[in-house]
Amino acid sequence: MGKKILIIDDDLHVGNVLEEALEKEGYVVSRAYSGTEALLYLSGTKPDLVLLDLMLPGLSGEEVLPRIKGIPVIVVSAKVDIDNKVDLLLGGAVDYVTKPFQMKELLARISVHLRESIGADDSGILRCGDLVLDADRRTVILGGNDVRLTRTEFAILKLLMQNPSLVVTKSQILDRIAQDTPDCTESSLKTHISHLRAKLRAAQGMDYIEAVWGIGFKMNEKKENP
Amino acid sequence: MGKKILIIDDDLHVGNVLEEALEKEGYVVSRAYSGTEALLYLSGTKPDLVLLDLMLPGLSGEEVLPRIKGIPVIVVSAKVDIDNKVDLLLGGAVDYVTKPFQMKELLARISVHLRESIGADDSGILRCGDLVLDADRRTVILGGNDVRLTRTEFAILKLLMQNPSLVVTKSQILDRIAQDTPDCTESSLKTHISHLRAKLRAAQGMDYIEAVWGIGFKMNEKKENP
DNA sequence: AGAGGAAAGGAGGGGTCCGTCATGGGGAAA
DNA sequence: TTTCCCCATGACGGACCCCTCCTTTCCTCT
Repeated sequence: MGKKILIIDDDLHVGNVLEEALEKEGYVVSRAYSGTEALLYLSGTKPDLVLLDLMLPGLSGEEVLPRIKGIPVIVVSAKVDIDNKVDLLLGGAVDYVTKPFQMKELLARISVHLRESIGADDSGILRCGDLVLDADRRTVILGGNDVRLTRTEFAILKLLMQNPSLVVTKSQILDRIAQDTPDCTESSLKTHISHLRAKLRAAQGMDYIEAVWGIGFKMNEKKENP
Repeated sequence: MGKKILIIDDDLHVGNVLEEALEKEGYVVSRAYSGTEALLYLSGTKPDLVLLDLMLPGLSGEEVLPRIKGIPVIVVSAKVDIDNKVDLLLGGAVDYVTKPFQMKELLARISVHLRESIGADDSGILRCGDLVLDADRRTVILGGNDVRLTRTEFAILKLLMQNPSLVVTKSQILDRIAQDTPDCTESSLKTHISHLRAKLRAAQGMDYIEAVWGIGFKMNEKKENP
């Protein structure tokens, strides 16, 4: 599924043009027309990227910006006198584009920052208790024994371990492993999780993967017992 | 000093009732009796919040609304057929109340939006006494023990904790959690609140959620006892 | 004080989601 | 071609969650 992008702009015309162009590129677009509405939306949903206009009713873009955490924000502004560019970047923006802008350029910047937010560190070793995953060697070791995983199982486990003790939604998992296995549906995901758990359980009794009802899954690093 | 509120309403009676109630709450109230007068006033003074009637002589409320920038506007209208609610919110209103309205509810909404315009920083972690909610990890910890909540319960608690010691109306809660549980009604909300309270009480004796008669609920952070 | 309305809490039904197994298809290696 | 591995699908039992209904308790206003 496409990446989710939130457009925060009170200008209907500009917003519509953006939305149309982005959806044409396969993105899933949401809209917010004021700073408060945006914060309300973000409190419930995490898009993959935010396009933020500075001229907003209510909370201004500058005020909204520092409250957006963990999501790349591209500022889209008509203000020509951007000598506060530094302030924007310090405030959390990853990039900025001035109106009027070339749609191609904006799309390019979007794809750059989306890739960043996904990949970031695509190498290295991930740990979670006794569980060690080596992304480069594509191996998983659990308490001395190494565990043999299929490609899909490995991708799922890696995604979970990249966000330790953080909930990963089912759609996020499906998005991520879509590169390897495009046809994976929500129901078949259950099977993969089941296999993955079985293999980890065979190497050690503990259950690392925890289900969050109606949301998704998360890694559980702490041992539970009296 | 009290926050400044501008009432834009040509109806003397309604305006007087509003003014009296607001001043009783400690707000500083100004009045405007037409759209043009309001814009004139706003060009010189910036109140913290605006109450706007839609039925105005001269410039209508809908016309005035988009010209008010940077100040939260609550629309107070007698129009029952608000299918243009969306238009209002798009036009810059942060909220709306239909006449006849409960003064309590209006006051609650006013305090919410005033608070919003000041700020309440939004990191993923919310605290209220010993109660800690992590929106990212989707966990709730109360005095060391972590509390296991359902999706709906979590959404409700999160919304309440985002507005600490402020009243959240039932309809606000329903609007907010509609994404997760669309069928939730006002009566079933009571059950969720009940379950939520039971779980919090099991982890610690204190009751964090307080009912506000006829309006909604609020978080209570101070311990009450002799 | 009494009536009406609102909130609290418990019980139960029904629907949704999860975990697991069995089955079949498809691709790669032997 | 045969074999093996991997993945998707469907079914099913069980767990979980949400809503409705009901009764009791509490608040507010007359």
